[in-house]
Amino acid sequence: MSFKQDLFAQFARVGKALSNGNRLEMLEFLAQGERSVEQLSRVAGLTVANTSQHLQQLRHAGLVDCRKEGLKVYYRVSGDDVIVLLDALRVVAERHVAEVQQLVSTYLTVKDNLEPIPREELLERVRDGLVTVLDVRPPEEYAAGHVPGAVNVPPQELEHWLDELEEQGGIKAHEIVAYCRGPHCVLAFDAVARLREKGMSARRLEDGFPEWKTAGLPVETESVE
Amino acid sequence: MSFKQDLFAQFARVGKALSNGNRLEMLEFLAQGERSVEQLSRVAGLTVANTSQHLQQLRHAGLVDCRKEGLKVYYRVSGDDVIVLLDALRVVAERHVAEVQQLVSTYLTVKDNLEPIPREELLERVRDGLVTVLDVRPPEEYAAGHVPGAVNVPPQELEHWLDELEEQGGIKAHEIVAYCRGPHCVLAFDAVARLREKGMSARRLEDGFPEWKTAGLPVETESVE
DNA sequence: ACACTATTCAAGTGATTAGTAGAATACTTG
DNA sequence: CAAGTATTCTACTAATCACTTGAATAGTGT
Repeated sequence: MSFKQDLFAQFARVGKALSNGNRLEMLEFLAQGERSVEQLSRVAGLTVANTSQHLQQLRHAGLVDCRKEGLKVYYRVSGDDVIVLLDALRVVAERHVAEVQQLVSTYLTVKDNLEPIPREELLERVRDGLVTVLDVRPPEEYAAGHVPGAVNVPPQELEHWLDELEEQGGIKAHEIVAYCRGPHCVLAFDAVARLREKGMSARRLEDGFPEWKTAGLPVETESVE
Repeated sequence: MSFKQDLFAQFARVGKALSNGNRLEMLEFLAQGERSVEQLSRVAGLTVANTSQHLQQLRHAGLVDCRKEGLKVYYRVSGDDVIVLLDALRVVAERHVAEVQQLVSTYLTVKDNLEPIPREELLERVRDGLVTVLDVRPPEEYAAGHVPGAVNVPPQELEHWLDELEEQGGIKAHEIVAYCRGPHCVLAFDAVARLREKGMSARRLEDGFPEWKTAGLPVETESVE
């Protein structure tokens, strides 16, 4: 029964694409929107040539598509089912791989206090003007799409933003919700930890922006440059 | 940021476990219930030692658990999230990998005529006694759990079963629904094709038994030996 | 304690993979 | 058309993987 073997070999091709940490990192980055090869190489910390080769493997596995515009080639995930797959992978890894659990818990010493806020709940509160939403991703990602009303404060600008806030008398009574790329992007954790140090009421949004977008919730775009 | 790298490396470990056709075949088999190493090696067509090593990789990735009983070691998937992951993998592979599409369509020349019947619809018709349900998996899998009221007719016994049926006057007016291991197990396809050749009204159940079970639908068990 | 069975472990081989470096391609701009 | 840029292609190396073989472990029945 060679049919069966062939079939599993095709599935394995997709699995193989998921078998490398750098590729997974790229995929999570691509889950947020399309990126050029050069952007991806910078995020993953790889040479451009190497990045290109990884991207071609992802393309071969059908996980990403690309589009050429002028000099640049923009890659993007080929469908929402890829995000579903990434989430399923994450769920299994979290639930079963002991090391992940340990890593997460050692990084987040006060994990329980950092309970994330559900997406729908945040949306309501934003509508009612009860929270300040913080997008801690880099400006270009923010520009490509963000939670409506969110303020873009990348990590390196957080201290500056806090100073400004304090000058203006502070908003300590106000709740702050931070989010970043996804459930395992540490930026939002860091920001929440810092805000709490300052005595502010801060929480993290469950998951991150790609999941927000996939859930069909409203997205605000702002063209940069 | 070594944390990020470590994290993706952990995810990649799960991806790596999914990067081999033989392991995927084993996982799909395990999705139906627990199996001994020897059973698995037979299904995958591998040596016992090789099978054992693959199983250890799956265990390391947290995809399967095992339980020792007497001489034998029984493996099983470590949770329903693994089945969700396998389905997500299948969806992506189907939607994007051109070769899979082609394989499926060349194997099923009359694909459109073989539209599967949804699970809930089958359940209703079974209750009303309108259909005969055929479980074309091997007896041991049938014994471990099957759709209520299903008749176990492994492929090699299909002809015999058809002969008997004809002797008894046939049930040509009756509809027959066949199912097997999953959406890509060919057994049910083969059976349906054969039944149709005989002029019978036959359809395939959507997906297979593991998905039926995961959907929370009733399961009938029968102890063998 | 003995043979017997199911599984795992350990060492070795050939194939595949991730990464590097430099050339080749394709498109834009002057 | 020439110079410049973003990406891909083509070797090449070191590491990893799938698989085989034979030995080791653990449990069963005599």
